[in-house]
Amino acid sequence: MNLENTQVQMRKGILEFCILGIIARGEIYSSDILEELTSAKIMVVDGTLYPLLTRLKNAGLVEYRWVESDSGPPRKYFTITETGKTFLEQLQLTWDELVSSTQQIIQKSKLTA
Amino acid sequence: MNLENTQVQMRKGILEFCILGIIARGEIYSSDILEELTSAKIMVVDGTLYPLLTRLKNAGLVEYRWVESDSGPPRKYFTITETGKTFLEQLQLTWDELVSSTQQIIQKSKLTA
DNA sequence: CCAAGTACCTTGTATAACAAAGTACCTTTT
DNA sequence: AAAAGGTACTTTGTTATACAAGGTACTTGG
Repeated sequence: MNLENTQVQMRKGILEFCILGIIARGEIYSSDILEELTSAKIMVVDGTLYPLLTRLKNAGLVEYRWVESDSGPPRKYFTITETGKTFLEQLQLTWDELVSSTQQIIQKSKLTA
Repeated sequence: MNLENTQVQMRKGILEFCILGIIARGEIYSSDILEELTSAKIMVVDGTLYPLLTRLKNAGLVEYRWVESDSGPPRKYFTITETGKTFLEQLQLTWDELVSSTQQIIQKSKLTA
């Protein structure tokens, strides 16, 4: 049990939430999703992202269409479905509760300056 | 991929953080830890808690001593170590960053009333 | 035609939580 | 003191996810 591993574990499980959230903002393809996640300091490799997107698609939470690219192979552009929106809302509730729970448990003695 | 499973996945990885946080507040034993978690709406079964406590102990983050009980078998009372305190502080930082990241990604359009 | 770059996909491994069953100890009841 | 019940702790098998690493396929440029 080292810190890095625990940090990885912490991140697990919110990826689905974050990625669904990103797609909910508008049509987007994998590389740009990766960029969004990276800029939010949530590191993911493509070998993680692609299977996750496939899962979301198979669950009917997102859809995609092929779009030709000016510089390279075609891309899968994803959009969220109505089912996906409902799902995301519930994930948001779960997440908020979880954040609230940890705040309840972890009593912060320091005030933010 | 159903909601319940995703919710379970979300909770994974923060258990260690929460449990270490609970122990950091003072000496406590398993059943009372379970109660604390339950009251914070973080459901865990004992089959999950005990191995986790063993992991924390083997990592030197917590210690325990046996304490006789008035009504039943002896209990393992846990306390946090100095190493554990340092570890917890870093987990807190990671968690805060994660919460901040999700807020950055998930744009809440609704104002809290 | 071949090299390089981009996009997507697959396989094997590690970790953690859960369900369910089990062991051991202590108290109460008979 | 033997049986029954409750509490505390433990173990085993299953499932799910992320990662590392490697692979396939398409496009462009030399």
